[in-house]
Amino acid sequence: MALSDRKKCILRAIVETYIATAEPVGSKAVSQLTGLDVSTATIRNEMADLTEQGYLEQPHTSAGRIPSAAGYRLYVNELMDRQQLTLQETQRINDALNLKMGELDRVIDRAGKVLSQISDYPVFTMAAAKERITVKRFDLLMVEENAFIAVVMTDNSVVKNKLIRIPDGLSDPQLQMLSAVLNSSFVGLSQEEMEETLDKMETRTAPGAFELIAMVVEFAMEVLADQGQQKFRTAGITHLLEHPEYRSLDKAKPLMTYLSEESDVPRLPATLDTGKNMNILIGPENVNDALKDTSVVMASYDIGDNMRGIIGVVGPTRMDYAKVTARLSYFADSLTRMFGKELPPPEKPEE
Amino acid sequence: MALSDRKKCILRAIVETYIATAEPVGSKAVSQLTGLDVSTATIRNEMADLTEQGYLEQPHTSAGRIPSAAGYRLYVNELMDRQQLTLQETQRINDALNLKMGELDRVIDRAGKVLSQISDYPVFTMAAAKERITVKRFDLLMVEENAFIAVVMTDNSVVKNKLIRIPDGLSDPQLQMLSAVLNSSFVGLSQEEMEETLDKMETRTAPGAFELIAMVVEFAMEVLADQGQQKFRTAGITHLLEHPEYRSLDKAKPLMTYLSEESDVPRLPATLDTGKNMNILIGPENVNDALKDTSVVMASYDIGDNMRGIIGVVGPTRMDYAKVTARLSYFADSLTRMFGKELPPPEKPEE
DNA sequence: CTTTAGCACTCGCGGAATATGAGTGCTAAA
DNA sequence: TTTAGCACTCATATTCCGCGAGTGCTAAAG
Repeated sequence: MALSDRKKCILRAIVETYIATAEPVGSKAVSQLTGLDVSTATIRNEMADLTEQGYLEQPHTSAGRIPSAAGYRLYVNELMDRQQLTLQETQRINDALNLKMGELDRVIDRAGKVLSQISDYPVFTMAAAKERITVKRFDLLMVEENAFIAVVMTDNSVVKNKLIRIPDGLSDPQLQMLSAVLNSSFVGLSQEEMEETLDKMETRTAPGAFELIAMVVEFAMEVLADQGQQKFRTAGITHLLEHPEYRSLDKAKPLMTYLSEESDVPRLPATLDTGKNMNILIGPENVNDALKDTSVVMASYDIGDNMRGIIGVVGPTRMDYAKVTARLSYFADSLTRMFGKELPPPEKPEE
Repeated sequence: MALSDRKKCILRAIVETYIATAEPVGSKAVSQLTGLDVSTATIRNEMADLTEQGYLEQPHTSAGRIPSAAGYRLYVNELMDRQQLTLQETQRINDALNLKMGELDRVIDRAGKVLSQISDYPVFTMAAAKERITVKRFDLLMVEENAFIAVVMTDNSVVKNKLIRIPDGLSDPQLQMLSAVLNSSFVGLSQEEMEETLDKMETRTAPGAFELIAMVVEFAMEVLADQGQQKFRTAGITHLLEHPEYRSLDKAKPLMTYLSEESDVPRLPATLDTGKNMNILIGPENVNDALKDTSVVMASYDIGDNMRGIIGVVGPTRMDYAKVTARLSYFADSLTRMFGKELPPPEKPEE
């Protein structure tokens, strides 16, 4: 079922001009674009073949052809050639990622925003722990007599804190004590294990002390829960409106709503090929109904050792795959590099 | 220029049915809705008067009337009656605000989302410090030989931390020393003052120690900058698409883009009447071009003593002001109460 | 067997023409 | 001051028609 070179050439021309124009491509246009030295009739024959084989579709009897999902698939797998980023673009990406305040969420957010801007499509991001996370250490800092700060550091190097108010005062030694208990009993435990340990502890600890322990541990559990959760965020959803396929609101609304509901349920990438680190899902290949007519290009990257992030681009099936994949893979690489070591991405282009 | 009761009644009927239907209201409809015992001809006369006085407009000669900006203004000022929230709604709001993890940003985000859901309009939120913020105290926690956590607490009780890596090891006494310097020299300073102090310090401090100080102080300055900044966030922008005035993408796109660009420049509320805590801006009353055809209803609330938040609803001039104001004011009150004391909002309705 | 020219046919799209009807303003009578 | 009557306006929906891009088929040519 291998296609002749000529067929491939024709298919490629059709995909690319359809990506550019969003309008069905006719035999005449193909003949001009390919530079193939054959007449339009020949091309029509080939196109009829391609249609029969399922790579092309006709919207109606008398119009040009548009690529089918299979057509796009063949294109991205074999026909598409890798695009090169311009210097400005790499510069821009590097600048964007080179944020001062190294808060994870913020960097990811920013990354999404920039990718959306340079690709002209909406972008989503997710991040989640690969395995269970545990608390690495607790620190307690006295602030006033009736409040202290609990600092929790997890084994993926995230540090969170919370101001905890206490009705009765607390002496410094008491705080030391509390800290010792926490560090000896709750380090290295998962969220569930913490819950259990806390339960067991309740009966054989003085109520006053237990209450304090519980407050800190509950905070720690929230931190772990929060870290383990898939955080789904989007950027640039309005880019959708720039593409003719979403000019009618009936098409645009469901997708936009889907994307902008930053619900916490894990969503999109039920189907992420874990082997590859770049995935393309074309139209009907998406499981989710809201995405049936759209394509998703996504890449995963590592955040330190224990977390994995996903960043993806959403667009019509007629998406500029070459452009998007080039930008996306650069992004994913930069992010991995950035989170792997605390260094700015290397090979910063000169000038 | 006071309007007769009958005129007011007619105006009110027109505003409300136009809000409900989004279509020009004719004399016949008014006659039925008001229950006024006069003929349509009389109403036509009155409507002609109201048009002349600038409260109504005709899209074209032979169509019903729609309210002008002045008409809406009169309506919200005098004619509109306060709507009551249902028990479910108050419940929902309370639940939403009663979050565990008390991170400011997150609570505000959540609030925006819920308000958007119950009002069916996009919502924006902002928060900024009223006056200058300073650091209240520094804490440093050793993690390993080559890293420590800097904890910065500001005078508006925000606590942030950062993991700082250091090339050469650091002993515990050295850390104590560092902490002492920070707490004695940088507490109570604004961002600019910190910068100055740091500059002065550079010449008369050992380079190694200075570098460490600088790293922590820079982090503190970022925290202050971040706190002082207006953080503009939106939720539920897709609700716009539900309203017929934004059915054409030409209308919807600019506004949506405007709203979804969470740029950090202070934006919307250049015109916030500081006296009142609830503001309504109708169509052309908005300074910003992107908002010329939309109305903004916003309320401000206090976050602790030193910060002020703004939460607002954006919609077409034909917005359901009664509904929105009721929900918004409840929200603003709840938020103030919530941030004022560390208590859940009172008067939680029973079942 | 492949390619090409020729040709009739299909069908979506855009513009003009037309019909519709809600709503108005005016006038004259109550 | 209110009301009934009426001619008039004009945005919207509907229909109709012609255009033209593009197709598939056939038959001849390479």
